Amino acid sequence: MQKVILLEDEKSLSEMIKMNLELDGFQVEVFDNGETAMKNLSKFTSADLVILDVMVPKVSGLDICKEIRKTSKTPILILSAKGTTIDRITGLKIGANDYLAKPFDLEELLLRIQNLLPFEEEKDFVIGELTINFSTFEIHNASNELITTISKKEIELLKLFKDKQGQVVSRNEILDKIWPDQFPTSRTIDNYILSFRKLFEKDPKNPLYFHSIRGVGYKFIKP
Amino acid sequence: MQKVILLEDEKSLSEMIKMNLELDGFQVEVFDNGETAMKNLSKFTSADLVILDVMVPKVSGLDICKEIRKTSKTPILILSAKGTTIDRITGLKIGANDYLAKPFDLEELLLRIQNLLPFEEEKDFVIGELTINFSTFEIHNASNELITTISKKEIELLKLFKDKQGQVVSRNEILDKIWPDQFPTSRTIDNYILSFRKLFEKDPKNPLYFHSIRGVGYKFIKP
DNA sequence: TTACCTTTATTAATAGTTTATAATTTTTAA
DNA sequence: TTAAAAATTATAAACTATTAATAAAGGTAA
Repeated sequence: MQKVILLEDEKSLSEMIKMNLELDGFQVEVFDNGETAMKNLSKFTSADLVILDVMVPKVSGLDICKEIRKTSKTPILILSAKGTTIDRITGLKIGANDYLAKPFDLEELLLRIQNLLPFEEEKDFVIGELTINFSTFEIHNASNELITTISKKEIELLKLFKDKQGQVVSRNEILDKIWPDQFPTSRTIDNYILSFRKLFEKDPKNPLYFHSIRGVGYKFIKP
Repeated sequence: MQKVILLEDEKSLSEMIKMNLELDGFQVEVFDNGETAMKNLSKFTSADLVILDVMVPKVSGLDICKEIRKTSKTPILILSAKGTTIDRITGLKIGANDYLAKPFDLEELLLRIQNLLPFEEEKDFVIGELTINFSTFEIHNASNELITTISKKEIELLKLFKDKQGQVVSRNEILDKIWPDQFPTSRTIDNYILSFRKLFEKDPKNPLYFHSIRGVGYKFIKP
């Protein structure tokens, strides 16, 4: 599920946005001031989309935007009552991907959000001889025989690796995305990798698909 | 080079945009009416970015937009004098990625264009025959074969040398930047240089890339 | 219960650092 | 000017610390 983080202090507005995004199948988390936002920066940097109101208490949305951009490319949409050109440009300059002036039309917001989100395809995921079906939780071989089923957490992790194919995914990013509210040890990740390698790798000691990048995380590739 | 196609009938405006984009390193082609645009649709669908004015002679920019979207996901920015919400939504609904109302600030247009363009990845670092990919931790040769992988600290050091290309980097600076919290001996640096020379230099005894500046530090150059 | 998830404990791997010695360059002093 | 001494860098081997792989045990919710 794609995750949206919203920074907005007007409760009526934030709740309306949250509700509508949830109806569209997003997971939404709201922060209502810049200070707690700053404290939870990792949630912002690992989100699939960030929506920032400029005028929020304590720390400005623009400052949050700058902070996010130091480490993350996640799409950022800025909301503001200040709809003048100067502000739009400020927002875009510090790394926002879009800017919408208040008051705005909800439909326009939702459309702009759709544009900012990375494409989500729900095709089956093929690793070597095996095909993972994300909706049935089943794994089949080339002859379409059922090999095994797979658990929820395994699916989530495999989806993450699918989305980030060819890229290194840090352990922190994995923990943030797969366990947003829990904080299991890094060994937990190892164990999932272990089972993936047992399942997908011909020679688990010399993995072709699931590579570990020491000190950073893992990288999934199709060789 | 990235290619931008512009549909705009006001010559003064199209020339200004063209000039500015060319200054930013884009290749720009302008069409001034919807009919010739429709005839050259493949140029639009294969561009890196399309900018469409809604009100152009013969065929509307919105119709062109719809046509492009039938076969291509190329980013589309719509320009229009009709800046009302209804029109914005129409534009976004038929598949445009962004909408800018006329009159607009040139700087804002250029920033929005930057946002729409597919991310230009952090460029690889090429040393002689070898290419270092900082995000995958891999080193490939000219035929794109994987030669070796590289560690976190090695990446950091190579990045430093890349940033300071042609300049002498003192041992103190290296220690400060790469080991902000630790204080290893200066011999540690030598060892990294040693491995870099083994990897990148044809004749490690007579280095072309990694030069030591006695009493100061090292200098990386591309000869 | 059973399947799933997480922790714990142990072992293995390797990245990173130090140490020791050799080679080179610079400085000193006769 | 030149030989010896001092300083710095090159190199490889040895060592240490960190991280990952693995399996088994423990916990938890359906």
